[in-house]
Amino acid sequence: MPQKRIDDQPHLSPQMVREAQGLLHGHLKRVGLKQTAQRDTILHTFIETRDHLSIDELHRLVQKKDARIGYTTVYRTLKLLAECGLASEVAFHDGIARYEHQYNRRSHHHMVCTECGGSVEFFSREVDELEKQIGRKHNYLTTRHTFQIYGRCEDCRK
Amino acid sequence: MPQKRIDDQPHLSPQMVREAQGLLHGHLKRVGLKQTAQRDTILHTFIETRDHLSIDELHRLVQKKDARIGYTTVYRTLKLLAECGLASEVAFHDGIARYEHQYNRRSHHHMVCTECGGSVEFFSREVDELEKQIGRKHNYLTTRHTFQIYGRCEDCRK
DNA sequence: TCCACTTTGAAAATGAATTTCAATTTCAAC
DNA sequence: GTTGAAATTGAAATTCATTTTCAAAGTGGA
Repeated sequence: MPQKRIDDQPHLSPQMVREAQGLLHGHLKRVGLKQTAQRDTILHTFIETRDHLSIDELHRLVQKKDARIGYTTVYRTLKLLAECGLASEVAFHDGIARYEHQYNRRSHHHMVCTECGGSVEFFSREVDELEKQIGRKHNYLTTRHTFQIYGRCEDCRK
Repeated sequence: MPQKRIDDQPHLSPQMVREAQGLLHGHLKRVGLKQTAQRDTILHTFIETRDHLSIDELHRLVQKKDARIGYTTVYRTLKLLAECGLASEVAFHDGIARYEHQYNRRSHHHMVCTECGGSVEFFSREVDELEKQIGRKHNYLTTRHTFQIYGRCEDCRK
């Protein structure tokens, strides 16, 4: 089920799309991989979307543009996008891995409705600072954190 | 791999164990289920342990006490323990569900080493308050949250 | 003791994630 | 532009933790 989302950045301009594509192409070159039409199609489909997409959902969207692109390629390309920082996995804890694009996005967290699966994004500097602070305290070199709130949204409580 | 852990409560006294067992038995009665030796063995094994156990790990420990207890029963009993608040799932994001016991425990969070799988617990009142605050703001009735920090521990960086 | 209902656990099923492999495509070198 | 080594593709197979099935055994109230 596609996820609702409140976002600080409603629109991606054409040059931002181009820039993202440049980032992917640079990454491919760097690690000795090749540009392909499939990878470009998947990237475009992905960054055009503001939702938290599962592999399967992204695959469906991609197929509208090119029906011959398979699930496996979407799966592998999503890993590539994560590698070059264009995507990141969000664990909504419903047994399905979801990805969101990360290009030019503020650090944010999610509150998820356990009934309808909808989600709200929120921003909290405190949480970001807590990561560093706790890391220092226990001598960890921290790389990332996850913070999710679960509950029931207004509509589902009616 | 069993997880290292820093804890605010190093020891569970015999009467606390009995109390936990009473909690389980009460829950069973309430929902019309039966007491069994297997369930008691699993509960005891679980609360004696201070680690974040996967089903498989707990199953191994349980088998030392009674080799005839199967994986399925451990799996189902763990769900029961979660239902009556004695256990809760912690998602360390490594593809395996882990459980920790929740009886008489302070609210806490985890920092996980992505290399050795070890973890450190920490306490943060701010995070707990943030849950309520964000919930109010977006009209969610919040029930819980997850907060995990990922990084590399001191030993693994050497 | 009886008996309806629950539990048990081995095995099968599920389902998302990942890998395999033969056919196809890319791209750097010529 | 041609070539060919290396990468890519995608359908199918595999993996693996989790969950369900089902027949046999156990539980506990009457």
